[in-house]
Formats: sequence, C-alpha cells, structure tokens
Amino acid sequence: MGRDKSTKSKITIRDVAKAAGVSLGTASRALNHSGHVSTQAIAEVTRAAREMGYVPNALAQSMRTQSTSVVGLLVSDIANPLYAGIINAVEARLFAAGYALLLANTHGDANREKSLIDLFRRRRVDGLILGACDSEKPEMLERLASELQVVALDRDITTEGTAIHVDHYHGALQATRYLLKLGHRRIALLTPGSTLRPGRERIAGFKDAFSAQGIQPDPRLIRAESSSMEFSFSEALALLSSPDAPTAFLCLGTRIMSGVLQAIRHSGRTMPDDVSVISIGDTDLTQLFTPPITSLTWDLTAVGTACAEVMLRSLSPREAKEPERILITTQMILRESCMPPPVAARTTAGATT
Amino acid sequence: MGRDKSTKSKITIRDVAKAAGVSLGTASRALNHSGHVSTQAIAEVTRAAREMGYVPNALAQSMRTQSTSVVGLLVSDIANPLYAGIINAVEARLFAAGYALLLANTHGDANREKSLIDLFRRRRVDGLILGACDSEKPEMLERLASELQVVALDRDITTEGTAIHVDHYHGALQATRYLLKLGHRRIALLTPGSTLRPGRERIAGFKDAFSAQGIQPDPRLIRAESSSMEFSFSEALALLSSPDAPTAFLCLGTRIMSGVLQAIRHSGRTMPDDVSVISIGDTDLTQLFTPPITSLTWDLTAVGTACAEVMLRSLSPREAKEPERILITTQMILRESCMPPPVAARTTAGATT
DNA sequence: CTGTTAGCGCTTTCAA
DNA sequence: TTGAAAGCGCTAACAG
Repeated sequence: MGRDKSTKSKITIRDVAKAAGVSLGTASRALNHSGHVSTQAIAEVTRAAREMGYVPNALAQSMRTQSTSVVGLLVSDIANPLYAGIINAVEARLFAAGYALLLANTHGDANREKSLIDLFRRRRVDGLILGACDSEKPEMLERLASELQVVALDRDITTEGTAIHVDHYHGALQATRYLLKLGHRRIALLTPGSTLRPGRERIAGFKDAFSAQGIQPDPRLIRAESSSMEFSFSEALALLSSPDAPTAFLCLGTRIMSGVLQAIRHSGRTMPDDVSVISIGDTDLTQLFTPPITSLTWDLTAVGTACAEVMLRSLSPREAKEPERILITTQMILRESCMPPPVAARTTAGATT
Repeated sequence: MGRDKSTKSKITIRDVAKAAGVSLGTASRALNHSGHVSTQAIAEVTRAAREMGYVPNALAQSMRTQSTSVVGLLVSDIANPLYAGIINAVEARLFAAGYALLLANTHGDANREKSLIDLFRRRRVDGLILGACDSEKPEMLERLASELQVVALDRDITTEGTAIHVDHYHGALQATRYLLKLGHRRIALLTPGSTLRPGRERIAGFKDAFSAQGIQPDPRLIRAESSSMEFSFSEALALLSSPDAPTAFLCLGTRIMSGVLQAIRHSGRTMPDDVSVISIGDTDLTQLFTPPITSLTWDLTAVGTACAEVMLRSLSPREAKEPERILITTQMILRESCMPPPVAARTTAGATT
C-alpha cells in the first residue's frame, strides 16, 4: 500500500523549473500564462510539469495572492431537501468558476454558528453565503463584511447588504387567500422559527390575507415554534381536538406536513373532506400522496445559482459594486388537497370580524 | 457599508507580538500553548490577541505544518437524501475534531470527478472520502493514497484500502427472499448503476436469493441503468405492459420508487393487491403512503460517523495503522406494500427452473 | 523575454 | 524562558 506519506515529498514548481532548464519565475509565468514567455519555454515547462506530476500548492498561491478561491456556505441543515437543492446549485456554479465550496452546518446551534464563522475567517474564504443566522445580527455582519464578501441567503442580516430572498410573504399571502376564498376561516399556520426571515414573512403574508378580507386570524392558530415532524404531529393533534378546530392547515416546513398528515389520520378525519392542507416544497410525497397535495414551491436551483452568481460578481475585480438584492418568487401548485370546509364547521365560531 | 476590504489589512501575529511586547516566536508559542512560556507572557499575548481581534491565518499555518485540517468529500449528488444524511454526520464529526469539510459534487460526470480530485490535491486536503468514483480505478487510488488518506464510501476502489460499506448484498438478499417466500417469482429489480458497488452487490444478492431456491431470475427484469424518476417510470410501465409482467418491484434508488409507483397507478393496477413493492430508504413518503411501504434502510448517521472516525483515526499521528473496513448492516422495515402475487399471475410463465 | 529577489504569515529550530 | 532566523511554495516586481 502506498501509505507512506513521508517518502514522496511533493514536487514543487522549483523542481519543475530545474527540470525544464528555466528559472523559477519563468516556470511560474509559463504555468499561469502570465506575462511574456517564449513558446519554447512554455512547452518545456508544461511538459516537465506533466511528466513529474506537478500539483501546484493552492495554499502557497493563496498566501501570495491573498485570495483563496474558496467560498463558505453556512446552513442550518444540509439534509433539509430545501437546502440540499440550493447547495447543489451553488456548488455547481462555483465549481464552474474555479471556486471551491467549504460547507458547514450549524444544526441551529448559535455557538456552532459562531465558531464556524470563525473557522471560515481563519481559512480566509473569499466569500461567505449565510443561510443560517441564529440571530440575524447586523453588527456581526458589519465586522464580517469588512474582511470578506457576504451574501445573505433568505436571511435579514442587514437591510441593505447583498441578499437572495425567497418571497415567502407573497407565497403565504397567496395560499391563505386561496383558502379564504374556499370559505375557510379557521386556518392553522405552521412554520418554523418566527425569529427568522422566512417565518416572519410568512406570518405577515398570512395576516395580511386575512386583513384584506376585513377579518383577523385566530392568533392561537399561528404556530411558529414547530419544525420537527414529531412536534408538528402533537401540535396538529392538539389543534384538531380543540372545540373549534382548524379546517385547513398551511404547513410551511419540510417535515411539518408529514406530522400534520399523521395527526389528521390519527384524529380520524380525512383530507380534503374534513381538513384542507397546503404544503411546502414540491416533492415526491406531495405528488404521489392520495390525494395529491397542493403546495407552495420555488426554484431551488435558481436560488442557489443566484447566490453563487451574486457572490462571484462581488468577488470579481471590477470594484465598487452596489449590493444586490434578489427576490425569488414562489408558485402555488394546485392539486387536490383543498376543499371548502365541511358545512358543520362553517357554523362554528369563525374568525373575529 | 464596511465593504472596503482594502482598508483593514488583517492584523498578524507579528502585530499581536508587538502589542504584547514580546517577540514573534513567543507570541506563537503562547497562542499555541506549545513549548515553555511564562504565564505572564501568555496572559499578555492572549489579551492583545483578543483586543485586536486577531484571527490566525490557517493558510500560513498549513504552509508551515504541512497539514490543512481539511477533509474532502466527493459524492455524486448532494441532494440525494441518502447522501445528505451521511454528509451531515461526516461534517458534524469532523467539526468536532477541528476539521473542516470541503465538499464537491460529481453529478455522475467522470470529467468533473477528475478535476475535483485535482482540486482537492491542490488544496492539500489531509484526507479524502470518496463516495463517488465513476470508474473505481485502483491505480488512481494508488497514486492518491500516496499523498493523502483515502476512505472509500460504498465504493470498491481497492480490495484492501480503508472503506465504509453498506451491506447491499445482504439487504437485497433479504428483500428478495421475502418476496420469494410470499410466492413471487417474477420480481423486477431496479437499481442505479451496475458498474458501481451498490448496484453490483444488490444484483448479486438478488440472484443468490433465487439460487437458494434452486431457481433463476429472469435477466430481463434486472434493470440497472435507471436512476431518475422519469426513467424508472417508463421502464416500469414497459415491464408492466409486457405479457409476463412482474408481480413485485424491488426499487433500490431514492427516486426509483416514485417512478414505479406512478407507473403502477398509470397501468391501472393497485399496490399491493396486483403488485408488491419494496423501497429503499425509510422516508416520509414510504411511511405516509397508502399503503405504507416496506423498505430497506440503513443508518445514515452511522455511515457518516464511521467515515469521519476512520478518517480521523488514519490522520492521527500514531502511525502505521492497518486499513479498516467497516460494513454497515441494512434493516428491512415491514409494512403493507407486499402481498402474495394475484392468483392469475401464478399460472403465468414463472421463472425458469 | 528571463533570472533574481522579496515577501505572504506562520511555526520551529537554534542560541542566548 | 525568550529572541532571532530560516524557511513552507508560490507570485510579482524589478532589473537585466
């Protein structure tokens, strides 16, 4: 086994230069196609490099050029399909531009987040895409932005910095309006974290849809703590067994819908006859479920690509760029999980006027 | 906005040393708790570093120490939930040990794979976890292993190097045996890539289960090209409309089952009455589908953690480690998607004896 | 067009 | 215990 790391001391550009019979500087220029080098020298050096299996040391290069061509990406959960699609796109676009992706995961832990940001700074990443930010702190960003490019991913880190946002407000507005039009008044909104942008925006859209009808939603039906399937399950079950149970659920988290679906089944009701459901993300589950589930989605690839491109643009030499803010729109895919509320429910105490 | 990267020239350990009134070397030793430093000096330096907001340059450190504390991970698709779970675990374990994760994605493209491995080598990662390897080439690994630690993730890169494997063979064997016991003879096996380890192992297990009964499977029912949902859909549809259609499907890819499910629905049959189905991965879909789907799974976190730990172990200074090979077992979760084949089918031409 | 040289920021001998 | 000095491998500025 070739596991003797010690033996094979990596060959350097110096070795290549020697073998090619030129000086160190010429070798460097030849390899980088910079400055003026004779075609002969360029050929000699390239040949020598190839033959010797020369692998340039990116660390040394970064050291000199003061740039790493690495972009960091911080998210709260890689396994969340909503993130996974984005990560994929970011990585693809970045790779195409010669950048590498340093990925880290906060798992929603603020301490981890802090030390990870520190890790990124130490590693001197050229840019940082922040898709997790426990406490969207502006002063933190201020410090950070002074040493590297920061792009906010669906987070309100600053009101003016570069950011890619999903239009959760409009999405929630549209979905709620749809349910209201079907006649629902007692609509439950389940979304993760009211402290983060997505949660805030959704709640605002939800409320505004009600306001537009001159009514107010029951605040007890807005649940913004849940995020796990288990929690959503018990949460939904509790709501369903209360005297004035909701007639519709707006499930705005990947795992949330699963919990709600189980709760509906568990409480002996059927969807959509007794309870209507709108979900987030257009997955195999929403498509194949019986009945197929109406859902709110957006283009993950577009989000990821936008993140990467905005980042690359702000990293490009042409200086003094304005911060960019991009808003990705959501679409509602109508399927068969929503119906007007059952007649019995309509007589029950509805929303306050 | 603090976007003037130019102004704030990063402060170095030299600045810290000066501020603390000690020499550069002492500052280094103080910060790293190495060698002998007076408690006073250590206090001075730490204070100065904190006050000045000193962030050590990992690049320079790596340059000197010849180690980056970065591990690369190469997979074929980050968005595949089967990988996402693993990545999450790898990242978590690595982070706990002070290592960073450099992630890249081949998208199943051999060229991308090559240049990504090159990227890793240039960046001088300390180790590389290979979860994608278009062509499991031993000679490539040989070269690679001579300069960094390599851990194979469900890939047969070498027969003796360090590797974490999932026991696809036994999983497929068990699932097939189960279907055979129910009376199925015409079982379709859909799995991605017969060129890669998982595919190979599954096919072997599938065949061996038949052999144990003294029969042979119909080779036309082994489909190892499909991986996408769309392809699986048309593939399954074609199989279902043939004169001797399969009575059971073993769907061993994340998206494959969705395609098969649609095909079954499309062909007007019902599951499990007309066709039995076994899926891979225990997801919301398999749990919530009507009927819930019997599936073959394994512990993603265990796989990821094992990868990381084996890697860390081989990176640890205590030299001359034996290559480790770990096999992760699969479990079959019995649900309601399998039944004996319909009587009509049993009279149809079965498997060859 | 090419060779020489000065660092990038850090760790680690080697003397003192 | 500490300071001085030598590089890690590379690029870029400066002479030639």
